[in-house]
Amino acid sequence: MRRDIFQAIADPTRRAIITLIALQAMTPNALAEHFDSTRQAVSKHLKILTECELIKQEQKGREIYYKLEIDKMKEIDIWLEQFRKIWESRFDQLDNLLETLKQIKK
Amino acid sequence: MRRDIFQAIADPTRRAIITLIALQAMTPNALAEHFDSTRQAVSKHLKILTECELIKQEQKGREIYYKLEIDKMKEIDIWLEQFRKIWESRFDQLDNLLETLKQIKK
DNA sequence: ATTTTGAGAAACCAAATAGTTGCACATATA
DNA sequence: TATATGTGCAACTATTTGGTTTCTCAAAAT
Repeated sequence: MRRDIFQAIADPTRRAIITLIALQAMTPNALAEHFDSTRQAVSKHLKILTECELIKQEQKGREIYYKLEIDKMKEIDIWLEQFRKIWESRFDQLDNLLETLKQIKK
Repeated sequence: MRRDIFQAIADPTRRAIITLIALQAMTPNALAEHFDSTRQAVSKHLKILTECELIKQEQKGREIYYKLEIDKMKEIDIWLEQFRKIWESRFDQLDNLLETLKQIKK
């Protein structure tokens, strides 16, 4: 079973969960209130997110608070880095072009 | 059928395709040589990537070159923005802490 | 002590996914 | 013209996914 961060964020419900708990740790029941599906379905998503270490549990009595492991999100950023280089260089090229046009106008 | 950029990059083969054509436009046959699966399987991935406008076709005779639409990749960056804010503020906090410790030492 | 509440696990199901093979069609090449 | 090549599409298959319902268990509340 593939279980990486890219597969984890592929599902819109899981992305919403991530956004919600980024603001504050939440219990499965509290999370489920934000969605149409059952608490068990949310629990499954939480399991997947836990398996790729995007979130961590924090037991408080019989409640379990899930919190985001923000550092794990950086992995996406790292993968994006190679493309950011490309679009930034394109931007530089555009910048140079504009600069050249300005020179010509003078 | 869900068809967004997050679902597109969930598959490791598709991520590899994206990385390959980021460097230079390629034909399905040329791409398929980099993978274990058939040309048709690669073609299916290209279809999915095309459907969410991550790549564009360029017909050259009977060959079709696929090239990356780098701007579309920025959508991931935009989504990441909200979390980048968090990890950067955490970094600032750590920075402040280190600064405070330095002051105490003096 | 009994009942309610919060949560995970198992069994099941429909739909989506990623792959295959076989086919059709257009464009080069002999 | 006949053949080879590059490609997309359709049909089929096994596996994965996302959801459900039911069950169990532990902690809180009555």
